Amino acid sequence: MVDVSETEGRETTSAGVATAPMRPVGLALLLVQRIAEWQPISASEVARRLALPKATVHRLLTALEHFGWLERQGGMRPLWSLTMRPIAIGGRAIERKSGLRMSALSVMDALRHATGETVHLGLLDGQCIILIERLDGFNSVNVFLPIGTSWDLSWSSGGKAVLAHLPLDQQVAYLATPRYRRKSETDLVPREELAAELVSIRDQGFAMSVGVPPASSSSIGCAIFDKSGAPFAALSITGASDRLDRDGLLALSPHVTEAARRISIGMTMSPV
Amino acid sequence: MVDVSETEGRETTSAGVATAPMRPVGLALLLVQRIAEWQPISASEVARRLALPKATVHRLLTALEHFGWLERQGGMRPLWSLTMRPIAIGGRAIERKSGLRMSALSVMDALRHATGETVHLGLLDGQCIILIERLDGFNSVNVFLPIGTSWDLSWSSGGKAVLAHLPLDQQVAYLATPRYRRKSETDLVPREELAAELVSIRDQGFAMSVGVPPASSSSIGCAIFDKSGAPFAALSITGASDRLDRDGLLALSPHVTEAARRISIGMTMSPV
DNA sequence: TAACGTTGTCTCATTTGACGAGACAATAAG
DNA sequence: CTTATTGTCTCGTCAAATGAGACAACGTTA
Repeated sequence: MVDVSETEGRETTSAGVATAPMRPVGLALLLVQRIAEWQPISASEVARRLALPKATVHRLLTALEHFGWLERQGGMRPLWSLTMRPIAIGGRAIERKSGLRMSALSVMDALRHATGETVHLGLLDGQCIILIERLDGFNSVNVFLPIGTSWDLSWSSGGKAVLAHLPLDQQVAYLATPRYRRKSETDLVPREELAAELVSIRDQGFAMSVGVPPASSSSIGCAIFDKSGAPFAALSITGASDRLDRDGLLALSPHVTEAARRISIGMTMSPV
Repeated sequence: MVDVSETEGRETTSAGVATAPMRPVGLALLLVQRIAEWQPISASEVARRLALPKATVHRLLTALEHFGWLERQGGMRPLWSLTMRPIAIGGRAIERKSGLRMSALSVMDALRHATGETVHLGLLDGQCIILIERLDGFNSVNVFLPIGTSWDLSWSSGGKAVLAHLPLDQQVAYLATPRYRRKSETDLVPREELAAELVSIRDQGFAMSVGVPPASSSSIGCAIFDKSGAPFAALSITGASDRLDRDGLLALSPHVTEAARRISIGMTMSPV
């Protein structure tokens, strides 16, 4: 009996698989998740990394193939990878999840034309923010964040803006959980420093990040609020940091603030 | 015993759930898929639509909630919807699925600057093409296709370009399967007409669509080939049809053709 | 107010099917 | 050739999914 308790350093807690009920379902979902990161990968390798019996993994893989979520490439030593199904589901889900994307698009496009820079829209998800829409600016950029990218809250201006407007107990909870280091770069800011920054962000209504790797970009972001007044999304403007220094970002602050306010109002008026 | 054979008019075949092996897994995945479309929805309503026992659905829903794929909003009469997990998985999957997106981005951006219009990158998936990347043009548009959008092959210029370069047996298979009408618009083109168009597309190397609803837009697209010479993706340029008539599209054809060729070459050189 | 329909949740006896060790042939590596 | 590793399959054991039904809480209608 394997208990995949998942103490690995993931960004999203993976809610104990392999606990009593519906174990095969949990294992199948875990496989989908991991193969999304490991693909293409062989069956034995999956079994080894998850410390599961070969037979169990093989049975699950063929089942997932049969259901159209996984596919194998290569003949006798097949490598497994995801099909497009999760992507299609994710896209459709965003659409129906909240009126947010649709109601935000016009405002985002106006913001894009007013500033010429790339506009990002992210959704709060636990202690991360997930990019759900992106309108590209007019300058060539060497890095385009893909839709679905997930960032720790303190790692983007928009995330910090949301965090700063969260209820205090949630801020405390966030600061209490140990943060993971960033992919390849400088360490995280000390707790006290971040806490102080959150206070000022809350006061001025927007957050900034300058010279963030990779391909040092800078951004300024604001929180978006639902009808109950809780922050649940973020709007931000991003550009290369050699073009957008601190003063450049500050000059954009009225635009972002106003745009985020309009989206929040739109959310308040819409029927949900 | 319920056999959800799914003869409903879906665009993606849903590969018989509820056949012998791993039934709970299949049901769980089916639930995820349907709730992505129906959210927010009550448990009883799900049971009714799928013709499944209330108890079974309830058990699966709570399990999926426990695994972090579903969440309920509302207290005593909860409504169910997806979490962000499928979206995050989809985003990560695109990244690792093939070098396509990464190697295409620079070419796409160049194409965007050369033409000023929106550039789309789609991936072949069965008889559909799924949008995996989009670089926005410089004009304001009233409709932005969300990443993950799935189109029938004959419904976009890029899709037609891919279809035209597919092996003949697959083209025949495509033409043989009954097509579903489009969401709200004009009926599909007759088989013969489409077959004739495919021949000319194959000759000239690109496909066009003019005045496609919604918000009549026009596009021109080319197929992208993998190292074995099989078409597996599409590159297209899209704009409002009042700005891009047939002549305007034709003027863009050298750009798209060249860009698609470069991406194909890049795919050939990359290690996969 | 009262009767009714619907909801989410839970229990339980039945029996289906997941489990995982092991065997096997085929391939890749040394 | 030898050796390790791969994907695939079988099978006895037993854990757990199943689905009908009961139940209370809630919303609706008379």
